[in-house]
Amino acid sequence: MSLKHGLLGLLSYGRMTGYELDKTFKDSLNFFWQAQTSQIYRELNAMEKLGWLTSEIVFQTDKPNKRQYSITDMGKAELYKWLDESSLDSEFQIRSAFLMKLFFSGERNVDENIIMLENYKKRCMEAMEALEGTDGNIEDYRSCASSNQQALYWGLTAAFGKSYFKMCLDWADSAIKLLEGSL
Amino acid sequence: MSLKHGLLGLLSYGRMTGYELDKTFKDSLNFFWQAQTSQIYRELNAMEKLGWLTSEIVFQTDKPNKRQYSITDMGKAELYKWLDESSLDSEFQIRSAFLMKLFFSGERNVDENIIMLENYKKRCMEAMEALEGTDGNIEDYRSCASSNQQALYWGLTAAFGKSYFKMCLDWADSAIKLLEGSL
DNA sequence: TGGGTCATGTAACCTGTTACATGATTAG
DNA sequence: CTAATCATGTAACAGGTTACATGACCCA
Repeated sequence: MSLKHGLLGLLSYGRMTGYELDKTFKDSLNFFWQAQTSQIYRELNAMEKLGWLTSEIVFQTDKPNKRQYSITDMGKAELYKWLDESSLDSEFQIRSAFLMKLFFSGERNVDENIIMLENYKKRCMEAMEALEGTDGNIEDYRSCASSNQQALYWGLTAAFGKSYFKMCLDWADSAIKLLEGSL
Repeated sequence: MSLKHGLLGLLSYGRMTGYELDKTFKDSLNFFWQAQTSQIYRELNAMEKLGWLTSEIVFQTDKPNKRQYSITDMGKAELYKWLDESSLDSEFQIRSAFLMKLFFSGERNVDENIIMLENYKKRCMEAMEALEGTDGNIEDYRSCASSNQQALYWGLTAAFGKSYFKMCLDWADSAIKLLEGSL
């Protein structure tokens, strides 16, 4: 149940609308968790029913009205409970459709598999660049005195991402060499 | 839709029962894809309805009867179609509840976070050992002449796993150092 | 006048998780 | 006698994906 907790976490920094949460989510948490806009609205609804959030409508004249969510004490308690829980196995597991495909690629000819790995490298490089693009955001955020601590942990997750994609690139290089050698 | 394709892939090596698929899955694909036993039985059912598999009951006297699944031509076509499809974004993405927790750990005190990271390291080491345990399986498999190709790709995924957990350990070490420095 | 941003959702469907149920045989 | 292995599932629920729907305002 991490999407709910991710949203709670963001709302613990301050009240936001679904639209703002969606954007913030995609700007910061997206590389390690993905959520559809529609899913975010659904979860906000569910969490309000659980009493973790309250909402009120903000009227605007130049733009559409919006619904602003605030975390409740119950919501904060739930967030801290989740943070303190010792993690489950499932929180450490990888799921990779790419590796699944590779696993069964013995049937295909080696050239195609090399192309697939080249494509994989390209994606990893793009992901790495996207992560480097958020470095600026983290720095801006850090300069806010109250957010110094948060920025530290944000930075740690970004560092993870960079090491991860670097590792993927190195692995793909050695995999390509191995396959080329098997020709 | 990777579980279906993973099962198709295993069945392309030969007919198997749900029980055998479950075990084979957990011995080989498990580090990059997890599936509950109940889910495997459900998917087998669904795939038979789709015409990708057929099944027949094998009667046994000393053990319970069992239902053996075979891949059909339609199933093979579906498997190859999936292998040839250029991969979607979703096949490259990470999802990590652990990183989500870390992201929001600025609220907690640093000691607790260091403990969390130590625990993370322990899990990574266990996962790495589990992967090294499958090396033997891969070798046994490779010696089967017809499986030489498959073993190569299985080996590549295992190599990914080892690099991954190694990277996680190194990252966690540097994260711990950073946090200790911030005390 | 066409595309981007702001803004919020519903419905249907697919996939994954958890809990439960059953029962025979075999090895220690 | 007790635990493991063999063997197959159902039901309910939670979470994720895809497609669709609406409409105003602003900038080029």
